Amino acid sequence: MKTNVTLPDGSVRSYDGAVTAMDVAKSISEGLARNVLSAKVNGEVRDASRTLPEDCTLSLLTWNDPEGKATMWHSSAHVMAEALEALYPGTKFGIGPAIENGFYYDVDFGERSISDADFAAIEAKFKELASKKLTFERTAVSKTDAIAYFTEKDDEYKLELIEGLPDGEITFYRQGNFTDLCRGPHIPDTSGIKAMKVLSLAGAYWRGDEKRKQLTRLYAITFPKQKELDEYLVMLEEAKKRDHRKLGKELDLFTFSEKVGAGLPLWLPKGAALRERLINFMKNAQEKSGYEQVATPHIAHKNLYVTSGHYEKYGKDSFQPIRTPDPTEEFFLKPMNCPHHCEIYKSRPRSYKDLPIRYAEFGTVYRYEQSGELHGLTRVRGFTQDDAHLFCRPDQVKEEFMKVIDLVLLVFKALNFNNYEAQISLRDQLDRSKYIGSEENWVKAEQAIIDAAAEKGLNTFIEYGEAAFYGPKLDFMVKDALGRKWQLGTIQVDYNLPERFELEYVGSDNAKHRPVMIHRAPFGSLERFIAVLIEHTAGKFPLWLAPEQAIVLPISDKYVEHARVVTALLKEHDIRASVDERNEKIGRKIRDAELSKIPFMLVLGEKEVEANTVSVREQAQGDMGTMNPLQFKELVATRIAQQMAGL
RNA sequence: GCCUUUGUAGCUCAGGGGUAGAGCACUUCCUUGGUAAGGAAGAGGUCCCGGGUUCAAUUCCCGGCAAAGGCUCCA
Repeated sequence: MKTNVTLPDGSVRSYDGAVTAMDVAKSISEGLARNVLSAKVNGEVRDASRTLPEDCTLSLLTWNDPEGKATMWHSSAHVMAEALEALYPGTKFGIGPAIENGFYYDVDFGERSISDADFAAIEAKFKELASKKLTFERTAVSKTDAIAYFTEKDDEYKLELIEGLPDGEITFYRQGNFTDLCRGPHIPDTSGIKAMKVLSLAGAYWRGDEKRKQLTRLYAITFPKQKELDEYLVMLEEAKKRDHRKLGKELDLFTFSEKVGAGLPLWLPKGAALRERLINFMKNAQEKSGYEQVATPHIAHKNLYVTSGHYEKYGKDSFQPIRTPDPTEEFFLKPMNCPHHCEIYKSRPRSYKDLPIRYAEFGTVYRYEQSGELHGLTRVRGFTQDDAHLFCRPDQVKEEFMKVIDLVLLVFKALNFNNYEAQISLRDQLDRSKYIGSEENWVKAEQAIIDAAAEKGLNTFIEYGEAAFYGPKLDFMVKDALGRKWQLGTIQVDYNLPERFELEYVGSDNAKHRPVMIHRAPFGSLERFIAVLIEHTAGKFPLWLAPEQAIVLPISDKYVEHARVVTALLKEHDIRASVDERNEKIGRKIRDAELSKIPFMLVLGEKEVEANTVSVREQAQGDMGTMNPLQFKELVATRIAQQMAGL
């Protein structure tokens, strides 16, 4: 018997008899073998120690592969469980999966309560266990034996999990003194886990059900090198420093008031200026690509949402009706702009020659988010979308998508989001019953999205079953400066609303046809977008967007008058500038300007007044030397032009 | 919405059954200083809101509201 293994580079290796993925790794290099955490065999991630099928494709997974990391973290969860059992006998275990950054284990400590004071002990025990080079031993067990084992252990959680599993597919993994119900896979042994940190502790309901018992969830993370853990912890600190809620306060961008209400942000002058600038940027870009601005009221008659279907779906769970003196009448705060735009479309008959029609509106919408969900600016109850609805013919979907993609990429470029990918959400491949709209249109639209993304050279991945019931979509995910993922722009095809609102156009055949509607919002919501932007830039906004671009710092009172003249000149040239007129030393003024992240500081004293120059200092960079105010204006213009080059 | 924790000056926070403090910010005065914090004095609080216990509550208890973390949800 021979085992033929196809490696990711396409090469095929043949082995005599049965081999494991680890054997293959060893045959390639000892170094590789040391680093292998698990193996992807014919697309399925498995233990590296399992025997390979006779013919297979094989990827050896290491710390550099997301699946390799997940394997190590999942194994780490088992080791943490062993540590917990050793430290706190009688602990019962729920589930302990790997997550995006590390892993957690949901446990029931019984009467005992654990706090972050106990983390050090858990970490110490964990390291002690991991250093023993424990191996993970996989055994298949019958359902009866599995139940017997956990009945003996008195762990009702594992028993409940076993209940849901088919006999014959149950496996246990054992390392050291700990045996867990687990599908696997696991790393070969624990010697590669060199650093571990318990990150936090939280309550979590068993199986996410609030009616059931609350378990203690311990979040933790492990790394193959202490240095990597240290870097990760530094990154977490940095993320805390960049928290938009903290920076929003420090930079005077926005605030909240209990009197106004939870989830209803108040924009301060600097934050409002930021919003305005983003809005103008988008309006400009949209005008160039054929959009028309429309405006609609903040409330609408109940009938509008009955027609759109939102009333039935969200009516009871959202803000309640607004009453009028007429007891039969009900109005609602608008949760969406699209129904209004549909009515604008319907305001007169449309010809195929009119399409596509693109209505844009920076519409503020209100949704009653659950109180526990509110979070800074990223989850609010009133927010403004850079919304637009495109009404087009089915054959125009692809081109419209391409144009919207251009708009989204323009935003990313202007704001330095250089790392992004796009998710194409299509129908469930098997179950198509939950989708509305004709098969023909779906096929056309799905293909249009795939083609448009490909033609634009987007880095995409397809998710089946992620489409909305009313149409497929394309979502943009950006990675910020700290490597965190955010979903920003979104483009969605909608067959539902045109149907419900009975939208029509007259075709060249003189017959009535139904248009396709596309929802799109490059920013998504301004609130959320600004939150992401604050965290991405750490409050140091691109020059074109900065609420204040320059601050003039007179060395002493004697030069304040001259500083005002210079500032007025800069303002005339559309530079946002002000004077620090405080009776403070220059060092202090510079420090405060640095902390407010104003891009340029213009120091001005006796020498500058005489020569009619300013001494320019760039935020976080330092002294740039002297120049006259007009040269400074050019510097700003050049910098902005560089940023916007090619847009 | 659910669980846990928190709520004291504009901000960050200390304190504690007997009417409240620090640092920064603010005001005034001194200082006129050349690239990340000059000095002094002063002003500033419904201790989140409502109820209860108590001779006395900002402090203890209960209920609300808000925030943080997590769970669930998200047009």
